[in-house]
Amino acid sequence: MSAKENQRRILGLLWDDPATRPSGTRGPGRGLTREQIVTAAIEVAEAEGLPAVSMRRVAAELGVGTASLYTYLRGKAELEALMLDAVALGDTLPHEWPGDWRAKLEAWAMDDWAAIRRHPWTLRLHGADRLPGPNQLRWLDSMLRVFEDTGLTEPEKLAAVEALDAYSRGLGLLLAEVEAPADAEPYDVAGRNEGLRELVDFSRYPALLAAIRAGASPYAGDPFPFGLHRLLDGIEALIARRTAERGDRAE
Amino acid sequence: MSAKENQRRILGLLWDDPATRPSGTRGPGRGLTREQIVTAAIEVAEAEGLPAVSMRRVAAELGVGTASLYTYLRGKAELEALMLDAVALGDTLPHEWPGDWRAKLEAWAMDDWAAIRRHPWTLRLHGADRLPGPNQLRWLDSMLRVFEDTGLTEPEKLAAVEALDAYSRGLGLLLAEVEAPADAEPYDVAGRNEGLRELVDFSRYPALLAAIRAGASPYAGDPFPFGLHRLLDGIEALIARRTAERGDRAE
DNA sequence: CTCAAACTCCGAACGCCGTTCGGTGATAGT
DNA sequence: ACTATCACCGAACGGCGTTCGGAGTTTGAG
Repeated sequence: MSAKENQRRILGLLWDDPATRPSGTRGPGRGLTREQIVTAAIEVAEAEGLPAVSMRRVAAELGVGTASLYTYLRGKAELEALMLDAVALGDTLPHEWPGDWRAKLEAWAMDDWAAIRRHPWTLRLHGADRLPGPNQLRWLDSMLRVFEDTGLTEPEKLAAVEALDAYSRGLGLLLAEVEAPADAEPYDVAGRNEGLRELVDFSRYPALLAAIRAGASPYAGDPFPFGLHRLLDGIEALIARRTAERGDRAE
Repeated sequence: MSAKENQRRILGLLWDDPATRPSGTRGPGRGLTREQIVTAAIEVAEAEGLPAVSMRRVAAELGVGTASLYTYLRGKAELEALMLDAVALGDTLPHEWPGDWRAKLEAWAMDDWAAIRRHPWTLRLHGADRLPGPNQLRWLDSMLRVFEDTGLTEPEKLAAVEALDAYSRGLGLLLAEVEAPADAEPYDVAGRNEGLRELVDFSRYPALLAAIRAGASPYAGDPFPFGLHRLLDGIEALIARRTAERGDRAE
């Protein structure tokens, strides 16, 4: 199958394209829905981590044979695309938070960050080869609405959205014990750092040593708000510049 | 094996702890080095993508039996940790670039971004459960040195480093066809967007529609410099504030 | 010089994985 | 009543990481 056909197929799946469904009505009714399968897969991922999500495991969870899943899905890649779209949305869309653009973005980002820390398995499913589903487009649309009255150009708005998204996901990856189940004991950062201290001659890393002596600990705290505020400050400065330019022209 | 012992073991491996090596001298000499294995694994990843890196494949590449690798490495996780540390460094460390802190960071970030686009497989190997190797600490030390005269507190410096790193890696993941080999044809973003246009009723996404009508295309361009500049602007504003505070106190 | 300890190497196997094939049996339109 | 159509799924294929135990090689001790 060509890459193009593949794209089209997954798109059809995500968007529930009738063309991808069988036409006739004969034969026994289906015992499952795609939604049930996706829900079961997500439950396994939440409870035991992404590596535990196998076709066999999901089928067993639903009480059906493994091969049956392939009458609902073309393969695991499609299951993953559906899982990703299913969790793409928080309870509140970005533009629905109160306040100005900055308050909305900050509120949404903190909410999103909490979700990322709770469901780190989502981070391993992203990539440009995945196709956006309805929920992902809903989110993107909402983000763009937040920037509506800022005076940014459309490409700038998009880039800002992508920057915020990239920052959250990147930090999640940096900090998350991504493969672990949700109920595993938290990763022992202190122990890791202690082990490092025993083995490593830190005098080779003077700036790092100074930071540690000052009480800072790499990858130990939650640096999310810091970076978020820097990013928002930067965006705010650009918006102020655009607004000033407009003012000039208006005069 | 406890998580603690496991940590300690990987640390020893990364840092070449003699305690992890056999003590006696009997038996035949070793035919390989860990470095050779890591190099071979990286070559496979570069040429055919991360999924092609299997223990069997790496062993075959080196002309040895698969099981032999396990006399050099405890398992694949350790191979991955070594691969990651081996590519952790660009040609130029952040603090070695010319100019002030901002010029250094921008130069390094653009260089790092180019490396990420060239070697996207590295993005799938990160996580807090991975332990930093010597090269990763060298990089961290260098980044902290860049912030030396900025007046930021040590935790702020660390958070800034982590924010920049998170942004680059996060955007890399958003844009990269991560699993693909380096020589694969580039992902057809235009075709993807075209396929979407056929299937999706964009009137449900007015802000997105407006952006597309204005010529913006989601995830199609290279938004890296935009977000980088916003982040650096935000950090610069903070540094200016800290400098002003100092000035106040000095008077 | 002898020989056993210590070590490297690795074929074969175990239990996973995603996926495919072909048969079975239920359903529904003719 | 019959048959086309479909859902279901046991069994198998070729991959994976890893382990086990035996064969072969080197070295140091006696």
